[in-house]
Amino acid sequence: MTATTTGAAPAELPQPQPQRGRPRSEKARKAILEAAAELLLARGLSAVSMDAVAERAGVSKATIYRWWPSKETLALDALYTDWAAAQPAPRDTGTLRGDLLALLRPWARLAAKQPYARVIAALLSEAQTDPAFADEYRHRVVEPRRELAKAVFLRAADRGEIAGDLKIDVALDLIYGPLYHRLLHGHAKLTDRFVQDVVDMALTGLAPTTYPELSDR
Amino acid sequence: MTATTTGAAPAELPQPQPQRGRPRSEKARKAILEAAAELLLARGLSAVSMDAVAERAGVSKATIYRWWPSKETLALDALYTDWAAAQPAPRDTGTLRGDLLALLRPWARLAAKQPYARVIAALLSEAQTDPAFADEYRHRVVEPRRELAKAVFLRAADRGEIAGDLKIDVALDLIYGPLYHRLLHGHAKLTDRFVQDVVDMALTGLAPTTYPELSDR
Amino acid sequence: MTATTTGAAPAELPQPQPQRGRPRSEKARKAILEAAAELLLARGLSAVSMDAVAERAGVSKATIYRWWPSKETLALDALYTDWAAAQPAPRDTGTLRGDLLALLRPWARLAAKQPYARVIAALLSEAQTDPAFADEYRHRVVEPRRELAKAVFLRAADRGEIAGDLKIDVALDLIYGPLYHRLLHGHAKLTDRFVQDVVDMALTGLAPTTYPELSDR
Amino acid sequence: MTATTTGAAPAELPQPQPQRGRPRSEKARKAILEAAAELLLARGLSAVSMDAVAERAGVSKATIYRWWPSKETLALDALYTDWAAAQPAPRDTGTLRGDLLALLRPWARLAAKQPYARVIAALLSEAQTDPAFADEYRHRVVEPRRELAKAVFLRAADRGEIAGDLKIDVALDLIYGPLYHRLLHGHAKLTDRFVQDVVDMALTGLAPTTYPELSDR
DNA sequence: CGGTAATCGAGACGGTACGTCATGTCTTACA
DNA sequence: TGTAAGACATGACGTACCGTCTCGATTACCG
Repeated sequence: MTATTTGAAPAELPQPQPQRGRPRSEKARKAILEAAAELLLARGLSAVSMDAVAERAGVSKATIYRWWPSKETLALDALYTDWAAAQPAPRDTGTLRGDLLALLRPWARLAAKQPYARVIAALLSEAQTDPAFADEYRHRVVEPRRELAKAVFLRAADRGEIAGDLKIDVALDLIYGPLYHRLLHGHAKLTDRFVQDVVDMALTGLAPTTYPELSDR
Repeated sequence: MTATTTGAAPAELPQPQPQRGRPRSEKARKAILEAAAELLLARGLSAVSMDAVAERAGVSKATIYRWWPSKETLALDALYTDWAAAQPAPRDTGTLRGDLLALLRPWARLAAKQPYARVIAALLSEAQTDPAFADEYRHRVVEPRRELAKAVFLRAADRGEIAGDLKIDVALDLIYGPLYHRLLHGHAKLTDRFVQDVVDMALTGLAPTTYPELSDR
Repeated sequence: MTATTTGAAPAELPQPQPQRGRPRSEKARKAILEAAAELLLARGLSAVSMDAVAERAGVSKATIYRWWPSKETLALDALYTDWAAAQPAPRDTGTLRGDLLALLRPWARLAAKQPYARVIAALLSEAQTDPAFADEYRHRVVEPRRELAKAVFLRAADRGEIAGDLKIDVALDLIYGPLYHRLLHGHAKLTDRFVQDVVDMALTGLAPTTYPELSDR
Repeated sequence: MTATTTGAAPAELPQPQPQRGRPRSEKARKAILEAAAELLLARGLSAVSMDAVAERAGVSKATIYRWWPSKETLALDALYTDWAAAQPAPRDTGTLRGDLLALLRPWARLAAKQPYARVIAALLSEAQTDPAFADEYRHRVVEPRRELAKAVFLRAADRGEIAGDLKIDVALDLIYGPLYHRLLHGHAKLTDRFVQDVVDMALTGLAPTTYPELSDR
């Protein structure tokens, strides 16, 4: 297997290739991800230097570069492993409000654990400059999250809780946007109370009686 | 005037001091901010190296360090100068919806001009790690913007468009959050249409008829 | 081979180590020494900045620092290479006087070639402040030279030309001291004539008939 | 008095000039020399930065530069003040050997007080590169010392202790050279014993019986 | 079972930027 | 005119990473 875009575990697809040469060291892969994750959460993305990861993982720099094109990609892998393990599967609570809270509360609690904001901001920043990384970030982080929320809205539409022509793309941003906003700007805490306030305010509207006709749009 | 936190123009406050020593070179100050702004918008924050700014501005590195503690602070100054000049004063349109659109549309148009997203993301990222910079960023960028929007909501409350006990802090995040979300994540464009959709959806609610009692909360 | 005190050629001692990692670039080593020597002789030690050497040698500063702890050590290496190549092996002429002249004349001629005085003075100056460098300087420059002259005196003692209890350490200083004195102070030229005068005056004494008893001491 | 080569006290010559403008501050002059001397002896010439002297003396850099063209010249002034005060006037002991010991022993004792070797080496080094400074150094340090020793030799010639055609220039180097040699190279201590050995060896010769005819030259 | 080939560790390499420091010059206001 | 204060251009310092490279050693498969 030649160098690929990511350093994901090798067993993703059945590989009929002849598999020549020395096989990839699973031990090295794990040590690298672990070292990266530790540095990432402890001291932020800027501390994830290839030299530092290599030393901490007891691995040579060349080995890292063979499997990850940049430290950002590596950090993404390291983060994703952590994050995915910690997020519970969404539940169907029977109401849109319940579903949203079930989805967003665990997310917010996890995100508010200090180190994550730093990492997310750094990755977001990197994505602004490196289009390839941006694609990967969106594909691996943004889209899965949006798909979960989209499913929630589709269920709500089925139940008739929301209009069938509601622009779900906008609704997703209306829900997640405020959470990210607080997370990244830090002007106020990302509490359970805030999550509930956002959901309720988004569901009922800031001035529903003043602009009733807009909801027919 | 001794070194301060930022390299702002010297004439901010009345300074009765006898003004000893050679005065600060206004020419150098401008050249530095200009060079930084150019690099910033053309190639992102990572291109704003002190060496590069110094060379482009025809100035010594020591002069930059004398007035700006870090390249991020410098970038913030450079950005702010640009940004402030481009933003129009908010108008009172007579309705909450009109005021919000008048406020947000120009902001979104400016922000969507490609380079800004990159810069904002980078500054946000830096703010996660450097508390002093975070303070400054919030004080100079976040708070002024929030104050403008807050004034809009207070006018709306006076007019009776919104409930008097509306949590304005949350409402601000509900309005700005989605815009920043698109800006930074880049999963979709930050268009005028989107701004309007966000405003309307936030005003009327996603499911106002399903959860009417929540609005009395 | 890990970083050592000096950047000497790697093949000085038999090294049975398995030779891990990329081997040192002999090309870089030579280029660095050459660049340093050129700068040293052309413009003095103060012109041997690490930046200048790096640029002239087409080498990175880190590579220089990996092998030489300071520019003085580097200069010493560069000088030594030059110097050693130019000094002829001492001959046994059969008399103390002949041996001393054979030893000192070439040394004086080489030293009087302008640039060397400047370099020697600078190295001597550095040695006053940096004990580690002082050790190295004495070990690599001073001692070898003294050993040569010491051998000359021992041969003379064997022949019976000088007293067996002559303090050779003092005699060495009596011979070399005046030469260095002129070289460094520059109050007069370091000519062949002067070398001969010093040798003759040292051998016969300034006032041998006035203080004959002192020579029995 | 306009800027001159050195920062010597202003009262050297009668000054009939109308003495326009603010007179030179004697207080500043002394503070500068004192600060320079302290830094010089405590931490060597390299610690005598103009900034450091200015701060320690409570004086502006411009003032220093007005009166001393370089830190080396300043150091020379500072050193000379110290040194001259500490050196006793030479005595006439009645013999060449006694005169030389009376002259050299105090010199050697003073010089061996650690800091001086460092300073002398640094000044000597500077003199190799800067001809103007070299002139000044020779004029103020080397020549006075040589004149003293020359007087000793002339008295000895009057007494008939030494040959009338002795090359005094060479003799001076034969006497002082070894002392400087040990001082600067540090391969052995500059003790009273060594001074005496040098004087005796120089007077009687290393091998006077082997080369008697040379003394007639 | 020996050959082929990819991987691994170690670490040297040419670069770029960092943030600090000293030099020598300058510009201002005050004495 | 001299001075204190201090800003300025210049340029070197020594360090840290970057991403690439060159080794020798290891570990599979494949013929």
